[in-house]
Amino acid sequence: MVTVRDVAREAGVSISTVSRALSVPDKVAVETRERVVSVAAALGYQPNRAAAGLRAGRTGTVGLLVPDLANPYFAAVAKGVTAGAREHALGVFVVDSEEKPEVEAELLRSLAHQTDGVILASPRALDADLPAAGGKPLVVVNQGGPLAVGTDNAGGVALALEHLRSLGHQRIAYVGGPAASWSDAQRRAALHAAGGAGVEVVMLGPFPPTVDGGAGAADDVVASEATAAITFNDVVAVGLVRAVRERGLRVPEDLSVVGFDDTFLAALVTPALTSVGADLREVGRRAIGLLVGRIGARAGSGAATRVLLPATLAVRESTTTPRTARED
Amino acid sequence: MVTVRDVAREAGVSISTVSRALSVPDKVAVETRERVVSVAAALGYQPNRAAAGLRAGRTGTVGLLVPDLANPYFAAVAKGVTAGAREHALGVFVVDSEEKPEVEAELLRSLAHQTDGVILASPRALDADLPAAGGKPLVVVNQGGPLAVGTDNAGGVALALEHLRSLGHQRIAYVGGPAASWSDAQRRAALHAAGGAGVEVVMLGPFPPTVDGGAGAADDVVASEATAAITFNDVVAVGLVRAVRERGLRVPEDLSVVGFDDTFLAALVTPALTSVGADLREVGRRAIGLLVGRIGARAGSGAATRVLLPATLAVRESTTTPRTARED
DNA sequence: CTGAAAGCGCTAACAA
DNA sequence: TTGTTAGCGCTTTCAG
Repeated sequence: MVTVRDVAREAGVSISTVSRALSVPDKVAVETRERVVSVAAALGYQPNRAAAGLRAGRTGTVGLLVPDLANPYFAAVAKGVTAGAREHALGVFVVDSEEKPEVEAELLRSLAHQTDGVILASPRALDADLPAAGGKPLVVVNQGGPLAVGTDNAGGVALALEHLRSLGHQRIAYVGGPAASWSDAQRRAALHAAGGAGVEVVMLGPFPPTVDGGAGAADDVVASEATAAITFNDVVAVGLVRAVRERGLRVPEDLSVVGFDDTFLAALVTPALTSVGADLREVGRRAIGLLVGRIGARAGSGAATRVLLPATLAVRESTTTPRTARED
Repeated sequence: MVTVRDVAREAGVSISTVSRALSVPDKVAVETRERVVSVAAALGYQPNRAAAGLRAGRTGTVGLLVPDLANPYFAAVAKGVTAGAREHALGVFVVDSEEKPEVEAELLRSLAHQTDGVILASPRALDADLPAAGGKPLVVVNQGGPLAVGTDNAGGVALALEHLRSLGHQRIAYVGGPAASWSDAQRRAALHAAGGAGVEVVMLGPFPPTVDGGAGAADDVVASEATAAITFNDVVAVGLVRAVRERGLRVPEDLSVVGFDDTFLAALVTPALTSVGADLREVGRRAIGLLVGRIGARAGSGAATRVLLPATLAVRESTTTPRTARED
């Protein structure tokens, strides 16, 4: 292993000069710096992050805690986080809580200890988590917190409603997700607020955020006499479409469906789903940005910072004019 | 921050006893050990991995390098890796090479330096990678190497062929993936070897591993007069199904389609895809197992070890008896 | 079985 | 501008 001592000897300087030349270039004479840098490169020197962190009090790594890495939603966020971290020369420790709230705080505790800060995506037990961070900066994705990144759920709901309204829909069902979901609560609130303004919104659920959950909502949706449904996510939409078709109805002719999240799934199914989404990688990148901004700042300093990313609407095949509005 | 010194003082022992009590329990008197352990717990002591690694020469972390974390295939493998690492009390540094071969070796170099070993999933430039690992244990997923974990592509091909043959198909097209793909090469070899034994196999491609790639293969598939197609992966299968239907053919009645990878996508599309798969999380878990086995062993020691996980076949709606074999 | 002491590789005062 | 030195928190000889 090549260490600062090797580089120092070869370059004819002291180890501190090597350290400075590599991490605080301004404090070293140009000539010296260039020599050190080239020697370091020639020897293939790679600084040891653990040692640097030990001394400097910063580890040069951040933690990322997700409920399920195999979920495309979190996978996309994770990709944004790793990309953002790379730009800041940070390492990323990734941990998966397997959707278990009781595991979450424990993992967070050990993660916080080994890193300069943690990004907590869609926490399942935020109250227990906050103290577990042990004073380290904590950026929360998709939920409230002093440092938070989220997508504009209210804006997304507005986009979906406006799209459906412009097609002529007047009675719209919302197929809600798990009761504990923060996003779901935000969307319900936005839908509630929008109700009456030209559309009636029928709230259904909660339903599990799965294909079966969507299928299980079909009877309620049909009974609601809505001409369009907005679902908690794309997977639920797929289940709803499937079950509704089994009842002899057509999508979108008899029922328009709008999904949420705009995962790649939305474009692949038949009919392709109109879906509300957001740039998930940007969510990850912004989370890193927030974290980097707070790392190094005095602990507890700084005001709460919340980043809200705009929602998008991808219009595909699953929405159209309601039958009642057509001339037939 | 609680350190060994705090625990030592509180427990009335020296710091070395604390260290031993926690990491080499056998070398400490039961009574002493219990006292130390309970004090450590009471104080909320968490060992500093960086410091431990610095001294011991092991970091307690492994690296995971994937081409694309947002790809469900790698997300599943990554989930298995993090789960396996947790069982061994290892941290996981995750890095995404964004499918860029030239970035891969560079990332691997820095990753290898900060970890006890690296798992390299589906390398895009393995030859450049091997030296970059710098002597650290390197487990390769889905490609050859001294330490390798993969799925049984030949077995998967055999399962698909046997399934189609039993349905009565005699002429089968393979919609191949990228020329650089190792899995694709293995499958082609297996198909080639199987050709003539009761079935004719028509090799097509290479095609990009995307929906458009699958759609672009439709004409070739139709022209091949095959009654069934096996595709490089599920996404390609979706594209193929879509394009074939646009040409007025039905799936599976006019063309049976078998996908590869058995991602969750396969069960969600219409028709649900029959697909060859494997337990991807197990791939990740086995990779960790291999790595742990090699870490601590003398560098370069030990024979090459390759783990081959069995392929599975999930039969769904996209395959059926060919028209030519039916009484019509 | 336990303690004292020597560093792992690096950075950050403090001197020069 | 550069060098010397003192550790960061921990593990691991080496004594006792």
